[in-house]
Amino acid sequence: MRYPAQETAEKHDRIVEEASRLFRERGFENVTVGEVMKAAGLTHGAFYAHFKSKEDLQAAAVAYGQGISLGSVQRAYGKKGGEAAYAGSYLSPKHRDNPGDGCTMATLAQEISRSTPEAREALEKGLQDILSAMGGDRKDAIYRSAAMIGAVVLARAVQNKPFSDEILRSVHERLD
Amino acid sequence: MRYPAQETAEKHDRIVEEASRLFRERGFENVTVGEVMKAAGLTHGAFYAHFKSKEDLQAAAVAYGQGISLGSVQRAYGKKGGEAAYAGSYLSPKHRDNPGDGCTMATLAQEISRSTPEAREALEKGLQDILSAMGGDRKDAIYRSAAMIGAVVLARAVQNKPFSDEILRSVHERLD
DNA sequence: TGTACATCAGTGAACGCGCGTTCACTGATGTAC
DNA sequence: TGTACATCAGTGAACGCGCGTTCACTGATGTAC
Repeated sequence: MRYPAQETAEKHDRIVEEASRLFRERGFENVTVGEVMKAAGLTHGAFYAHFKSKEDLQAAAVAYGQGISLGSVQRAYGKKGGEAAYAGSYLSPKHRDNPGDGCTMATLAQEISRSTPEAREALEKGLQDILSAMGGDRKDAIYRSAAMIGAVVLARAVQNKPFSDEILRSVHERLD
Repeated sequence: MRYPAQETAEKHDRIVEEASRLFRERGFENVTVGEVMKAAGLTHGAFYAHFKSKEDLQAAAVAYGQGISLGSVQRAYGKKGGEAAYAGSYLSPKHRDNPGDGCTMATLAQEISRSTPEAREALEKGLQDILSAMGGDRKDAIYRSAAMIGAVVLARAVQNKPFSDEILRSVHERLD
C-alpha cells in the first residue's frame, strides 16, 4: 500500500543511518541488504523502492558518515584548543572500540578505494570539507588527518591491548 | 597423481605469493580461490591440498606480505639517511599506484581487523618486527608508520590526482 | 467537496548466480621389505 | 637393487548456501476533474 510521503522520507533516512553504522562496524561486504532493512524496521523487498542497488546505498551511507564527521570537526574546532581536543577524542580507546559510531575513513577507506566512483566521490568530498573545517595550514591539516586515521586503523587491527593503546598514545603525543 | 616434494613446496609458495598480490590489489573478499589457483598455474580443486580454507590462506598471505615489508625496511634503514629514503619511496606515486607490490597494512588493515585471529596475529607480528627494524625512538617509529599508512590509504581513496599527490607530498614534507 | 483512479512503498516468495568447498578418480612418488 | 603398495597433489564436475535482485500483489495516499 501507499504510505505518507513524510514517513517514506523518514524511512529512507533511517535506512541510510543504519547502513552507515553497520558498514562501519562490519564492512560493506559483510552486511546484507536484508540486515540493513531489518535494522531500519522493514523487509528486504522494500529496499529497491529507495535505492537502485546496494552500491547506490553505499555511496549514500558514505556521504552521510562523512557529514557526521564534518559536524564533529566543526563542533570541536569551534572552541579554542579545539585541535587538541579533537585529536584527543579521535585517538581515544572509545573511538577505537566503537567503529560504528566513528570516522568513516578509518573504517572503510580501503574498501571504498576499490569501490564505485560515487562512493569514492562521497569520501573525497567529505575529506575536503573536513580539511577546510580544520582551517589553519592545509598541509598541517592533511598531515594530522593522515596520522590520526593511520593510528586508529593500526590500533584496531592489533589484538594486543597494551600495544593498541601504545599506538594511540604515541601518535597523540606527537600531535599535541 | 603424486608430485615431487620440492615441486609441491614451490607450488605452495607460489599460491601464497599470488594470493598476497591479488589480495592487496583487490581485497580478500573480491578475489576467489579459483583466481588465486589460476594465477599459481593450478586448478581450484587442488587448493585444499595446501590450505584448510580461504581464511587459512589469508593468514599465510598476510604473514608473507609483512615479511616483504620487513625486508624493505631493513634494506632502507641499513644505509644512512635510510629513514628519509624509506619515507620517500613509501609516499611515492609508484607505491600508491601499485598496491599489489606494496605495503600489506596500507591495503588490507581494515579488512584484517574484522578477520580471523590468525590473520590479525600475522599483521601484528609484522608490525612489531617493522617497528623494531626502524630502530631509534619507538614512539617516533609508531608515529611515522601511522602517518605514512594513513597518507597512502587516503591518497588511494581519493580520485582527483592533484589532491592525491598533495596528500603524499604534505605528509612527506612533515616527515623529513 | 466528493468521487474515481493512478501511484507507489511495502511484503514475502522466488530466482539466479557466484563462490567456497567436497568428492571420485588419477597416476607418479616415495617407502617398506 | 628390485618390487609392491600406500600416499597424496592435482583435476574437474558437482554441491549447497547465501545474497542481491525481481516480481506479483496489496491497499492507503494523493491527485485530477
